[in-house]
Amino acid sequence: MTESYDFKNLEAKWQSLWAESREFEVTEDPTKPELYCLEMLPYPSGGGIHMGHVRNYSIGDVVARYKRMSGYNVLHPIGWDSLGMPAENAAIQHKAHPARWTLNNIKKMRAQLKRMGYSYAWDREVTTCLPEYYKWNQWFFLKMMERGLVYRQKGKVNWCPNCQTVLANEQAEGGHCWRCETEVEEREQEQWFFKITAYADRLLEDMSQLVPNWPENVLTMQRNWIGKSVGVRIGFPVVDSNYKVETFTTRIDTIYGATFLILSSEHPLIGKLIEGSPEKERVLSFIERQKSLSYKDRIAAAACKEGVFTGSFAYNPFTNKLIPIWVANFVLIEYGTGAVMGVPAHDERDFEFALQYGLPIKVVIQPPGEESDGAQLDQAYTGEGVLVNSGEFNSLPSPVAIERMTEYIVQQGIGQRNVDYRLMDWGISRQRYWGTPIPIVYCPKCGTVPVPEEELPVLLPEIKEITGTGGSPISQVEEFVNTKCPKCNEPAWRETDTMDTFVDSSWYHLRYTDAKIDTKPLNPEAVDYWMPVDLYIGGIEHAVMHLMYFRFFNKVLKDMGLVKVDEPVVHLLTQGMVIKDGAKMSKSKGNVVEPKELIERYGADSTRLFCLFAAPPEKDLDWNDQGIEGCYRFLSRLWRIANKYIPSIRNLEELPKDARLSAEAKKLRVKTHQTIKKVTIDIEERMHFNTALSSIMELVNELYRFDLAGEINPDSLKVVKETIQALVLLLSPFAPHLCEELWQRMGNPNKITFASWPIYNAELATEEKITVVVQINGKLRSRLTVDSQASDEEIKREAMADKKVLTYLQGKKIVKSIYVPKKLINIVVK
RNA sequence: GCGAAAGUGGCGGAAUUGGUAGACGCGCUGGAUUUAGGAUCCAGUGGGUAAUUCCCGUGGGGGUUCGAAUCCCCCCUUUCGCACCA
Repeated sequence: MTESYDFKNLEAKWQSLWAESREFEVTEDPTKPELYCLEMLPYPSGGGIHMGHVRNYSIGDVVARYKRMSGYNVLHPIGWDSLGMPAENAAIQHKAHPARWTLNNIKKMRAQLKRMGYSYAWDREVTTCLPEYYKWNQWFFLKMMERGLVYRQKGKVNWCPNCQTVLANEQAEGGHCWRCETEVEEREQEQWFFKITAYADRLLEDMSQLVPNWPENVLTMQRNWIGKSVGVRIGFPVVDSNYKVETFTTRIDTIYGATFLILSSEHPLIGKLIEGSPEKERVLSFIERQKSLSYKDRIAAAACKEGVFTGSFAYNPFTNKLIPIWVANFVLIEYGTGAVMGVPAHDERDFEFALQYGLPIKVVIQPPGEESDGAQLDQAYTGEGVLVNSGEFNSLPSPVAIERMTEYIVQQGIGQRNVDYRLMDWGISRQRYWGTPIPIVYCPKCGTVPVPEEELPVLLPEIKEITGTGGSPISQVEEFVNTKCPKCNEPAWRETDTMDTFVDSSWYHLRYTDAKIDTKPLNPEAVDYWMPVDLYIGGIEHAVMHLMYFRFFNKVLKDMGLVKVDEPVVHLLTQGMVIKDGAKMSKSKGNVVEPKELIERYGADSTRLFCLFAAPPEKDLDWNDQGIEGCYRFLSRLWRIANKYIPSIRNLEELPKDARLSAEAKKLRVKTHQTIKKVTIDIEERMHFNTALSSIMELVNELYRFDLAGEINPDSLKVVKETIQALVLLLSPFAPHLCEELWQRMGNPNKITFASWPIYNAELATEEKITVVVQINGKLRSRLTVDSQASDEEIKREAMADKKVLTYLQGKKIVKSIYVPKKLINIVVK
């Protein structure tokens, strides 16, 4: 009777041994190649770790363990992104103390991660909600301020007039307050900003360093997010006034086709334009309607283009003709100048708008080799072409016209060259409790005064009750608000906004390199040793915002001399979502799978395995409950056959490379070496763990087939040993507990953590026979089994002599044949 | 709406560079073992067909090619992001 696979005891045993030996702690060792494997740190929510975490961290752990076995000094840290709204919401909803709630969750989740057997350097844990961490957020804020990268300006917030408080977008979904259903208003409020736009060009240009190690789709999204556009600013003089409507365009070559102007509903000029106009009331009510929508809803509503005429006209500075000025919902104040010239013939949105309101459409660009006019246009032509109806610029191709017209504008002083970005500065102010206090004091005499460095941290005050109403919670704590001006020592008050939590996650990876240093935020030697991060793994949902802020911080820190690298991350892996029954797991849908239950039932190794086996990392993972059972079965299968052979193979010597073997044993040996090759490539080059695992499964199946043949002689047993050894080593990054146990039972005195990754022998991985397929007119008609050493001529000769092939060739004429060496022959016949 | 992806058997997926579609796993079917059930081991399993036969087949439609899941065009569906969720 063989011993059953008792994952519970086995996993507990190895977890405590790893903890005891501080197995995964590392020091900066200049004699070893270093590798920094980083996963996005979790938010310690009340629900504990979820499948998304398990997937993320299982992927990272495979890489960390694999690299350790490949001789790298591996930094693999974890921490807690522990400031943020959920803690505050818990406090509002069930009066949980945010600090206690958060620290409890951390405790729970730490135990869960340990129970998964992840190989973290636990001595480097970072907890962002502790003053020892957020103190340095404040320090960075001050340093950025010194560098002119911080400013205060009015910014929009969602405001609930009933709760008298600012709402997050998710609390204002559908335009109603999450607590009281009151309609949400948009309000302007003074906010702190980081000047990320000052780095727009560098963020854009340095992306070239990220190719090809960042996914192309992430780079594209970032590029589009920055949205650099090169064009001109040009003013349209308003009739009977001194005002000009400033517009920005990248397609100045289309200006002769500008038959109207469109302003955003928040454009400052509107008031003046409609003064005394019969359209005034209609415009005002349109603006009111726009105001009542949140930013997100407004964007959604802009799908249906809507607008009103202001009653005013402007001159088109090129045609000198009068064109009407409109206000419309699809022009945003945030972008460009908040006003655009409407060129319906050559812009889709303008075209749609013009059709809807019967505005003139004038063709000024002709597609190469085509003629078109407004009458027969059924859609806008947005490409480049040759100019027509454009006065002295006629017959110029677009790019030339753009340059000439730009020169003309500059000469005439009616506009300038301009580069515009879609990227906006990073608003970091939050009117919330559970965040980093912004280190600023307002003094009636001295104005806005930064808190001196020596006075950091500005501690988040204790607070009795968070109500979620009445403005920023810490503004109600008098002892906090009332202070003395650091400059003149007179009474002053503190800033009560806290920071966006994206600040915390912008530099935590640097803190991991020395999480204990308390005299400064970072230890330069440690940073230089470990940075850049070699592999960063996290959800695709962070493709733009987090990863943009993360890159921005790195660049600022580089300019401060704190980091040497241009880019923080060499290789990025974005994992897909964990889906069940076709939908994202969520409590409201009731399709949540709890990792806790899986671990209890199947163990950590099986749980890890399924997450890695079910899909490649970048794709969404569709959860199904039976899948994990298959992984559990597979581990049990390996457990049984390994234990069956271990007593008879543990003391065997290594099998020489050129040993003469039976056909069966040879087959197993070839498969073993092929598997080592395949798994190594899959991890190292493709990070496709699902196919790595499937080939490991194939090798186990092969071993069972061999076992069934019942061949027992010393050399065959040595092959079995080679196979089992390879299996245990190859699988150990995926299922570390089971493999540690088998490794030990095979008589290895040291843990598998630092065992050497197996190396395949190319000669032994080569099969003796290969299959070449024969196609007739692209259809598969026959397969040839030939010696792998056979020459191309031999293979071709054999194909032409093949019985099945001959029947297809009868009465036909061979037109040509295509030969793909050692793979395929396609004979084209007529 | 804008930006970015994905779609292959009953299911998750494989096919790495345009060259054997469906590896591996789940499920299902049959067999062995067992007092029985479970577990285990072996075999089969895209659809159609009497067939190891031929035909069809990678969301739908069109195209390029000797050859397309893979490249191009159009359409449909799903997912992610859109700046205060993290």
